[in-house]
Amino acid sequence: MSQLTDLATKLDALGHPIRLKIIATLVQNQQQMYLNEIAIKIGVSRALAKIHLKKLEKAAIVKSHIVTAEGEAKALRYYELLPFDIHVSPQMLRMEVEKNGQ
Amino acid sequence: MSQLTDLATKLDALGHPIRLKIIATLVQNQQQMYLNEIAIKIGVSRALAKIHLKKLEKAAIVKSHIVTAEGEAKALRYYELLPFDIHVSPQMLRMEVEKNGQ
DNA sequence: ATTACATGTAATCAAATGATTACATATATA
DNA sequence: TATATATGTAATCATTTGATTACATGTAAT
Repeated sequence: MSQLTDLATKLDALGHPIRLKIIATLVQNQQQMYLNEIAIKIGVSRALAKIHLKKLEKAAIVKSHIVTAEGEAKALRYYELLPFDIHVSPQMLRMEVEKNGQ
Repeated sequence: MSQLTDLATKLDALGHPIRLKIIATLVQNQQQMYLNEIAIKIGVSRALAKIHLKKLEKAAIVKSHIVTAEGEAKALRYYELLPFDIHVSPQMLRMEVEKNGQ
C-alpha cells in the first residue's frame, strides 16, 4: 500500500464524529477499555461501537486483544489507542504525491 | 454544525487517494484549474473528477466559480484550493471533544 | 434448573459513496 | 449543414457504510 493510500485510509477512518469521540474517550481513560465501556461512555449501542472500532482497527489507529480476567462473565476484548500525529496541508500533500511518482 | 462534526467532515473529504491527488495537483499549479485539466492531470474521467470535487467543495476544501472566457467553447468552471492546515492527534481530539461538552 | 444479567457478534437493511456510461450544449472547421 | 472536438452534468448501478435488531454464550444468584 502506497504512502498516499495509507494516509487516505487513516483520514477516512478519522472522518466520522463517533470515531473521533471514541478516540477522545480512549485518551481520557489512558488505560485500555473494553467494548461495552466505550459504547456506554459515548452513548451508542455496543454493536455500533464495534463497527466503528473495526474501522479504526483496520486503519491501525487502535488495536485490540482479548483478555480473560478472573471473576468476569467472559473473555473481554480490550481496545487501546495506537499513537498517531497526522498533519495535512496542501504543501505537505504536494510533497507526498511527488514522492510516489506520477 | 459542531467543531467536531466540521473536523470529521474535512477529514472524511480528505480520506480518499483521488481527492488527495486532486489537492496536490491544485497546489502544484498554483492558479485555478478547470474540471477537465484536473481530470486529465490525475488520469480519471471528467465525471469522476467532478464527483470528488463536489465532496471537496462541500467540505470547504476547494471552491469553484464559472468563468466565461472569450475564444472558449463555453463557460468553464474553475476550481481553487482554500487554505487548510489540519492537525490530528489523540491529545488534540481530547480537548476538542471536551470543549463540546458531553 | 431456571432466571437474570452482561457481553460479543452475526444478520439485516436503508442510505451514501465510487465509478461508468450516456446525454446535452457549444464552438470551429470542412 | 454536417462533422469533429471539447466540455459539463445527469442517470444509473454495484459496493460500501452506518445503524438497528436479534442471537448466542457465559456467569451468578434464586
